[in-house]
Amino acid sequence: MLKEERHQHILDVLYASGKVNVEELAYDFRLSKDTIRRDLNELEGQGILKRVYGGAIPQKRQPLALDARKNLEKNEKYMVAKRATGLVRPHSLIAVDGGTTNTLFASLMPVSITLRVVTNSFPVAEELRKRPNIDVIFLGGRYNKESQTTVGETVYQQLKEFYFDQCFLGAFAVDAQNGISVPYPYEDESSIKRLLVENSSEVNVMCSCSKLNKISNYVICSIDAVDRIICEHPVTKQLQAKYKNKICW
Amino acid sequence: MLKEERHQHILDVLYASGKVNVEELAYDFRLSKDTIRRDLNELEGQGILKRVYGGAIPQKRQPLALDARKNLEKNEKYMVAKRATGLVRPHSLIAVDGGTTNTLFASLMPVSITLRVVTNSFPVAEELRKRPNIDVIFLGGRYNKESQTTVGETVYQQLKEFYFDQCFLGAFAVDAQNGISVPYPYEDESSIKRLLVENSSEVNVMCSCSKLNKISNYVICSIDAVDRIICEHPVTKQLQAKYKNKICW
DNA sequence: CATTGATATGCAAGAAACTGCAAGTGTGAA
DNA sequence: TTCACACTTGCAGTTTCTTGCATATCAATG
Repeated sequence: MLKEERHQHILDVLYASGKVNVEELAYDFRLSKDTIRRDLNELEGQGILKRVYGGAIPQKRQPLALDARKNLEKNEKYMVAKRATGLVRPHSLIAVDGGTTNTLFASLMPVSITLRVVTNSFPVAEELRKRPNIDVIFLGGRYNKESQTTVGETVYQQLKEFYFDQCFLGAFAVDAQNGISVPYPYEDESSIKRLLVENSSEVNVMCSCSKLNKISNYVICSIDAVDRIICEHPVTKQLQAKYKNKICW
Repeated sequence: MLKEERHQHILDVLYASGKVNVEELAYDFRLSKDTIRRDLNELEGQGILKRVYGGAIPQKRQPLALDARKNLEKNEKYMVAKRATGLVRPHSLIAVDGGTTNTLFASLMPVSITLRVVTNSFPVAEELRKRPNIDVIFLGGRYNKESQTTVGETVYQQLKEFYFDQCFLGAFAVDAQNGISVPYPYEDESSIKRLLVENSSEVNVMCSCSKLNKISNYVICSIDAVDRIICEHPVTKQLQAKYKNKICW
């Protein structure tokens, strides 16, 4: 294993969990703690992380992502986002829209992955800026300061020019009969989501279980149009059947 | 087997697995490790990959030079940006491009002012998010992580649809004869700046005095096309005359 | 056909990088 | 304060790299 591979893996762990620990890394790699310490010091020298007694933490605070991580593994959004990153196929063109889960999703993306990502979310773009091998294409339009996304006709026009290998949608409400829907103040996002679903070869919806069996005002698409519904934990057989076996975790 | 075939195969392995290893390649090709090393060094020379101890990894694009520039001439930039905000006419449609001075300009904008701002700069958008009466229109395109702006054809197309009351440009080099110009790695920004100048009723260039009488690689426009050159302090009458009385402070 | 020069490859010796160990120092929690 | 653990530093063993040189291959040329 190359030293650089190790460094990347260390960064993956760091981004995923918000910290790394010398002892654990040494065990993972079956190397001496000295070597791990040297690695961490080197990465610190590059300004990528901050060394602390016993391990290291990310260099810059990632406020939003950090808040969600605070409750560690039991945070639904964290779990969903983390699982979703595992479904991303390297070298593909993917679309990511706005929302806190999506921002988390971006922040948990492995450092080493090569991808092209199209997004209209400022926080997503900001997170992906740190990934050297991810090309980001940002969709322009009116800046919706509330959702920190761009919206409107311009976004729509630009989006039409893509066909995605995968798209990852944040969800507000998912229902077996009525499909995916979003609530009132998000009509702008709804048309974007609709187009994303249409223009993607594979549609993934990130959705903590609490959002299942919910209906909102603006319907995006039916469950048939969706390939995967990513939840944070296993669901009952009945529920799974109701959602046509599309729920995964 | 030709050397080029081997190189191609090395690159295939590199992209497929994210790394290559001298030992393994030597075994695959039944060649000495020296030859593989020479191959890798050659490919590195072409900028295709990055050589590391024991093998090679994909060439990672270099991020974040912007942060380094931020602290250069901090006070001068502050003065220039501050003065520029005083020239903004409320209720107008203005364009702001990328750069550290422009970010400062955005952050110094009065909270109460009513405006519509078009920009391709992420930091500018982020600053203006805090101004409730400023509508921001963000130009989409490829995310240039270096300059933290969007660039490319898409930006250009969107920009064509506007005509601005004012535009505020960051400057790298301003010269009486040769006009405004930007240095090498900013060719992407240059075409955007050029269009901004064309499509604005009033062109303001923010420019600390140290950038006067400088010439860079990509010329944007002549001094005639500019309405104001905003500097941090008064200049001599000769200099003022040379720049057609366009310098203000 | 023999010669020549450019390119590619392998080998060997010394240099440099990586890693683990040990001894001494520093840190933080009880 | 004490104590266990983390850290730093220096060193040695191993692996990889660089460099110079010898050999092989091949195409062009006389």
